[in-house]
Amino acid sequence: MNNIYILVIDDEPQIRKLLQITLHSNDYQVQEAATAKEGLILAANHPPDLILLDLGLPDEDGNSVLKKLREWYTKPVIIISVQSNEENIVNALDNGANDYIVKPFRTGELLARIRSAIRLIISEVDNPVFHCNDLYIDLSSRIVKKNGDIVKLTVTEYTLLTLLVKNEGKVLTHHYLLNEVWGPAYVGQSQYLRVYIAQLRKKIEDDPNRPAHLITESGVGYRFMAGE
Amino acid sequence: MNNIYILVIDDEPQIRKLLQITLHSNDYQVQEAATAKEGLILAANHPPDLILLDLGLPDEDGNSVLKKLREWYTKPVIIISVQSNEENIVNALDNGANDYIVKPFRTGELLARIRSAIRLIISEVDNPVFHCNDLYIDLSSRIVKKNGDIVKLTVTEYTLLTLLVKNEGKVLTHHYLLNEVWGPAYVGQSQYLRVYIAQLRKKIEDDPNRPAHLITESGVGYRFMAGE
DNA sequence: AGATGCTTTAAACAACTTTTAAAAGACAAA
DNA sequence: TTTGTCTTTTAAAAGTTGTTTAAAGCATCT
Repeated sequence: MNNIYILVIDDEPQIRKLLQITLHSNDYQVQEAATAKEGLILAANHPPDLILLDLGLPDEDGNSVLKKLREWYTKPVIIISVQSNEENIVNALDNGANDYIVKPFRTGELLARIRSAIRLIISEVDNPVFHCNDLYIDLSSRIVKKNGDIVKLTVTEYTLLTLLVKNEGKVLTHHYLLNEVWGPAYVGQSQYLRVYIAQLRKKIEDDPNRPAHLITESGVGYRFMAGE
Repeated sequence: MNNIYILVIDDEPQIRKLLQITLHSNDYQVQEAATAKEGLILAANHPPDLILLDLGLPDEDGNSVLKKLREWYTKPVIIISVQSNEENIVNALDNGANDYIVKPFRTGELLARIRSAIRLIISEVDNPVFHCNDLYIDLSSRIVKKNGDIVKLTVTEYTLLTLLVKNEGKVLTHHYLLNEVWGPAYVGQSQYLRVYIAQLRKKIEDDPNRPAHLITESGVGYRFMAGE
């Protein structure tokens, strides 16, 4: 599950069913709306990462829905419509649609166009920030803070720490860590790990002698714990 | 003239002519390339705001051209191709294309899709003024003040500073900065960066020896910090 | 041509990071 | 308790990257 949430606004139950199944099996979270009204409410309540909008809704013109969405909604909107005439396509795109797909559509192409649209906002979608009591790690800005103060880490220290944090709670073996951080040629050199774990503890642990986050699993590897 | 520059890479002279006339009459600046090689060189020399790329070039596979472009080029690429089978479309989109239009295309739709793609890069320029304790930067009128006094910056210095300021807090890698400021041919030349960072520090830091804004991330790049 | 301002190149030095080695601590098994 | 294994910590050497300065190279304007 990649945590990307797509809202489908379409009045045809078969299309909704098809999209629901297709999108869900591609690890998107999906919500459905059968009318413009319902769609606008759902979008406002829990803004999706992408909207698939049918232009032929029973209660309101699709371009009008699009304009209302664009008053506040900035993420991608892909139009799905039976209308294939140029005027409709140009109108929808100029009203703020990111793409326009004609029904019946090929699901592979639809999925590819969704991926393409999502690439645009990917930095906002997975804003990978880790937070616990005393530690704050922003993976996209490359910032590590301890009790509010920025901690300076070298490239190796940062790589090692983020690997452990991304697998919070799991034990990562010496073998795995050495391979990921230093490369396959170093998988016997556990002393590198020990030196760097010691350095990290000095920088991010309140009491480096009794580490709360960077836990040793003797004979196996290390584990990152968020703490209570 | 809206100053938006589009590069057309297509081997068919009639298509190039058609695009040239259509785009030019819609106030875009246009440059043409008939081969992949020529296109890649033109793109690198003067990065366009958008690229229209034909997949059926005589000297190189279109997807290969696309991949090479995407190693450094971040603005929209729209594919124009006679191939309408799903596999081609999915491949191109997954290789980083923003849109895929099948030949023969309707010019009105093409223009609308170009406008839609360009909206993506226009919206990035919406934060025209940056302000903190001692620094004032007006990105739209190109004015930088330090403690109220206007600082004179050269074009390169200004480009570098604004890039960093627009991404305040984030680490920008050497690779990224060199590519954006000097172009893809310079991505190994870190000494340029060092010289220019030193110059900027002399101009905007209170104490250039202990920089408060332009922070070095050793082995990675530089970061602009607003300060408290 | 000369003056001016900006960019590029080169080089010396400084700062920082990684590697290596070694001493000492912790812990479990005999 | 002793022994051996694994771990922690420190610190110096080796290596890498960053800073700064200044001069050479370019382009532009007068």
